[in-house]
Amino acid sequence: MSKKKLSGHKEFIRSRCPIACVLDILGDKWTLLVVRDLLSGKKIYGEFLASFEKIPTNILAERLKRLIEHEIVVKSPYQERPIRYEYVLTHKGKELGPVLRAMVQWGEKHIPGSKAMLKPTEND
Amino acid sequence: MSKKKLSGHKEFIRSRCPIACVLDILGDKWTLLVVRDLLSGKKIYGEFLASFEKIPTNILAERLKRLIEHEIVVKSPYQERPIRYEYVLTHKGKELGPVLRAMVQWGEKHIPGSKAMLKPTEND
DNA sequence: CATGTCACTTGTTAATTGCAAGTAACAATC
DNA sequence: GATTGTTACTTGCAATTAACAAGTGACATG
Repeated sequence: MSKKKLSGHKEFIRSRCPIACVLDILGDKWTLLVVRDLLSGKKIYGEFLASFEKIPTNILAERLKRLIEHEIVVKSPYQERPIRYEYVLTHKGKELGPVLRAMVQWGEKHIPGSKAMLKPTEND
Repeated sequence: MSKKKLSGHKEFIRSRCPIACVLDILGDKWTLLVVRDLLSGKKIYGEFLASFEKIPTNILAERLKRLIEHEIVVKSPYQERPIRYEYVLTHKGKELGPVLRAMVQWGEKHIPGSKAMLKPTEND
């Protein structure tokens, strides 16, 4: 019964450069990790929390909300009593695959201790 | 004559996932915009400051320092008296091109008002 | 020698993050 | 049916980070 802010957390646009626009949505340490998990098939709140990097729960909730606002993710109930929701990528969200894959390639090549876990290819 | 912290601002590693590793270096709203400018041929402090998004000067200085620490950028003097430095991408840095290009593609396709400015291809 | 420019640094305030704890809705166990 | 547990969050608060303004040092120009 209290909705502090229901939207419009970012109405100011830095520029029309697609990179700036993308960073306004995805440019932080956690959001793309959630997208990674979604791409790898994780669907449920607890699954995201359980990932190795241990995302704080409030940040997970906020990021999911943002991804939903931007139509990268949809939330839908997969059971009633007790009501439980699942999160899945939209088409738009799935198309972030190439961005993630480019990052994985760069990381594997240039960051010493890094080893991939993302499945090879999982397109639409 | 005071070096508050000379390095080691992030010795804790979240995970070995390349995406997490990349986000630990580049995961914020500004760093990849600096890389974008470097890829587009900008070299000098003032040029980065002058970009449309108007990065704050202290953040630019810190991000350049970080990119240098991670060997994505090198700083070298291009003139003496008055001494002036230029920043250029290393090979490692240039290889971020595909990541940026994937972002541009996604942004242009999925974010309404976004229009690209990054040059088509500029490989090594 | 006064003013200006470039490349930063410092200080102060505002916003965001991270951690811990709490809550609502049930389910299962005692 | 009271207690404990699970899931999916929300809330509070300290700590980190970002944003804006102003300052600094090394010169160059007039």
